Amino acid sequence: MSAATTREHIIEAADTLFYQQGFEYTSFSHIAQSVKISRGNFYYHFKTKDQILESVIELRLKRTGALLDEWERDFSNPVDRIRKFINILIINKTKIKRYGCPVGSLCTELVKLDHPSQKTANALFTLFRDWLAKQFVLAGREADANNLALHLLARTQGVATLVQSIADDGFVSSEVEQMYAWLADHIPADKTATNPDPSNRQSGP
Amino acid sequence: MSAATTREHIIEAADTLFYQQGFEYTSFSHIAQSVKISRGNFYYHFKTKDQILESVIELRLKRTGALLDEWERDFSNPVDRIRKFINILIINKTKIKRYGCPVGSLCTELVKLDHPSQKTANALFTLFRDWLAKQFVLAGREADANNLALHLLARTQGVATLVQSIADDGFVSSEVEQMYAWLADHIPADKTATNPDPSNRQSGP
DNA sequence: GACCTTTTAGGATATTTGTCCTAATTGTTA
DNA sequence: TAACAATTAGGACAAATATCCTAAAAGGTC
Repeated sequence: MSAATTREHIIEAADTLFYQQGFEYTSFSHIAQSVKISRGNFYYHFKTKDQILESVIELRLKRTGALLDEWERDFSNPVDRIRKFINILIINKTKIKRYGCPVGSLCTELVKLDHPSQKTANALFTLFRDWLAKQFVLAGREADANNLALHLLARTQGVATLVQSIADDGFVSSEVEQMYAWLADHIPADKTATNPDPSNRQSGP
Repeated sequence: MSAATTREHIIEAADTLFYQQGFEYTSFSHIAQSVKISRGNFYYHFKTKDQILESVIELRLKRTGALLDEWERDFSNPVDRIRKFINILIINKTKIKRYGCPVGSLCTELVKLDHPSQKTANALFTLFRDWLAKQFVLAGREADANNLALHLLARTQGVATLVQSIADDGFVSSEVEQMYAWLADHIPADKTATNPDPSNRQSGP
């Protein structure tokens, strides 16, 4: 197997394990076992655990960026784009319930560990915030676009946290609806979506 | 030193370390070093790490309950009580910024570790939720008191998560103000607070 | 003061961790 | 095919972990 492929497999496995078990708890052996390679081989590709984390964050940044680009292509209306963002809570409900938000839980853990990669991980949040802010600007909220973006980000984070512990599916749906309503309330009437509900786009009949 | 005292010291230190560093990362030695006792002595009081966690959660449950009781005594108006809850974000801003919400971050971690104490830890959330729901009932929102409680809990959790990573003090203040406004919007006019702002109660002139 | 229980210290143990090394095995190129 | 570089396996290593044991110290009781 080529070096690049093995490396990618390692990063992929680490990405999953870091999400499901957390960074601190996941060991070299866990990852090596998951990829089915020896620890020695593992060390050939990554000298330290922190190097894997960096690569995982890099991968997530790349994928998140691609996802946001896709949404921009799929929807011309900024309100529809924002709705698509909110809808992640519905799409990924099952995973979020088990493992939380991949961004939020990683950032929280790295802060507690006072880990050097904190800042890089925070860029995952920044990516979403800046993208959302951009959409709010397009929707005619230049003045407070950044605050609106942060507000929305915080609400999704809160829902993700609670659904892990005490809330249920009904809570998620209810909160998502409230965010849609909030969104409609905060966008000038002439900018409001005319496109169909993005939440029904991907699901077949 | 009496056994009870040493035990309490251990729980106290574990409480702090679990909050600041997380449960998984904190080791027996960390705690023993913090209390300045030997590992052997430590083992006399707690056979396993999980036992300490249980005691820590128990302590937190007790303290949280006492805090909520205190707020009920201090304020006769349910709206004032809820405002007091929201105001935790301001009071504990510095700590939350460094270590997140003690409830949320612990629950999130235990879910990832698939730890047996998950349910007990979740009771910390339930305590807040039920107390908030009770206040909403008193404020005349019998029908959806539970949903309102969850909603508010989620919003505080979201703010706590974001302020750790990318948001700033201004964001916290702004969100708190929005929660106050949301609260006023959702309570029948005749129930609205007449008491002074609880956020200014404790701070001197 | 003698006796007994409670509490503490410090070391022993097996396991796991991250890290590193060397030798074997691949794959590629001449 | 021969020679070389890239990749892999497997073990060695020190450090740290949770756990356990034993003996000393402290505390209280008669």
